[in-house]
Amino acid sequence: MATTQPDPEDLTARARIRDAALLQFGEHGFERATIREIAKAAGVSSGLVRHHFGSKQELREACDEFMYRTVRKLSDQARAGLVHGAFGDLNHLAAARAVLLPYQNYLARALADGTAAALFDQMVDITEEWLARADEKRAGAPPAASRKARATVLTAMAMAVPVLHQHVSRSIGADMFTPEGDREVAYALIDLYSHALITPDDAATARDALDTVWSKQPPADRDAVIRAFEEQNDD
Amino acid sequence: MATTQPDPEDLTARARIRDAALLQFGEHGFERATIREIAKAAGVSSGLVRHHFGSKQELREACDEFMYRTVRKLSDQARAGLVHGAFGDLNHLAAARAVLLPYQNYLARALADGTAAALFDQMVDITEEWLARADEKRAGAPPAASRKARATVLTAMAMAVPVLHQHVSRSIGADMFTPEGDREVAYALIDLYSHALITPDDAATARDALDTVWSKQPPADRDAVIRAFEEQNDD
DNA sequence: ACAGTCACTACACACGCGTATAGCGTCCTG
DNA sequence: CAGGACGCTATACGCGTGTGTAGTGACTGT
Repeated sequence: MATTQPDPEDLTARARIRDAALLQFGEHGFERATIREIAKAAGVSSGLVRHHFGSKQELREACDEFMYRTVRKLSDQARAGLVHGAFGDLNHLAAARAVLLPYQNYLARALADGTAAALFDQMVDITEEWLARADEKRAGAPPAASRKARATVLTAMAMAVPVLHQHVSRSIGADMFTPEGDREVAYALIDLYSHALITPDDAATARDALDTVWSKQPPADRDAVIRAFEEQNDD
Repeated sequence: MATTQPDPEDLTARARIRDAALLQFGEHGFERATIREIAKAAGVSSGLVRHHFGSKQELREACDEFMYRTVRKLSDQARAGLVHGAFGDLNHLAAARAVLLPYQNYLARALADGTAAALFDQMVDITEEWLARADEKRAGAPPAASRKARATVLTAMAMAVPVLHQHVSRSIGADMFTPEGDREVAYALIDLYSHALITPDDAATARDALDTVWSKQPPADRDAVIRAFEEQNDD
């Protein structure tokens, strides 16, 4: 059986610890994961973890930075081989996904609890570049929000599927890390990205409505809020 | 100064504990939040928390169920007052947002770590109904993915902004829970939802490319994967 | 040959945590 | 007026955890 990853035996102890931490943090979360268990998984003593990383928090930061470097390397690779197909090179995308797959859980948790800021910002930058090219071909009215804001929200949306992968898998009835589930999710994503969900008219209406809500606080909201609260105090 | 929420003094001790737990879990996460701190915030002894909820885990489950009931009530309200404007009633949406605002952090964390499954599934159901109506007006080729799958992915996307709110706020340079940040995010969302990001042709190309990837594992991927790994083992 | 550094281990400490238990006052019920 | 159920507190226990420290062997430069 061929290993797609370098033999863990070939890595330095420090790298093995980081790798084990990535996996343990990803599986159990930062708090529940223990230094002793990470050490055991890496085949070292718990003291060595402290020796190399100082503290659990610093170990986490090392993990974050490793992921940041990994994603950066991946995106540089993709950028270098760009101007290929319709939207980036699908081979690079597939490669990136394959590389990140074992760390998916860590990535999801890190993003969700607010660490890995540099990593997110980096993804926003990538998205913003992509959006700049998309805007050139864009027809109709100019965007109502800044490119940065749109890139940010779009990045968050793109991360939603990995971050909420447990729910996504359960809801579609297939593990999204198997080919079947993956296909279903990818097709759904392509469909959603290639169709506008609301019409430009609806969009204008929504913007107007929001402007009204923001300018004067409509009393209807308050009533609904209070009613909702009163009704739910039934325990 | 008017309180938008019912006076905490009016709630039963049990409700106050649950409320405090929701806030503490939301702010610090389930593991870091302590029963003692929750009890202090609720103005009771830590023993009472155990008396009412049995264990920390059961307290969490009670919180999840409370959020589930809250969202359900909110969606029932919205459903009852539906058939109004372009897409649901914006007043109800605003009210729901106002009600959920204090629990945003809890919701985000619960979703991210895979609990609150019932809550997510409920949201998928709501999205699926919405999608069914949208599909009626849909032009062009029929969807390539099941409605359930599209609703699932769309729900995940919709939750992305609240779940990753820390990153979103930082990236747009304004707290998304203040009017300024909220407006920027909402406008970005409306813009993204009202414009197709890729053309139907691109979509077809992407599907073909994915089918190729899935049918025969192209060696280019493996190479890229291994190259990426080799290059990043530099620490 | 020798001192020093470094990767690494074993062991112990202190502390915060969830949990358990005993007890107190109050209110309802027969 | 007993008596039990209930809401609630105070206090203690035990365990797992991150962290600290002392020590060992191997390799290195002088």
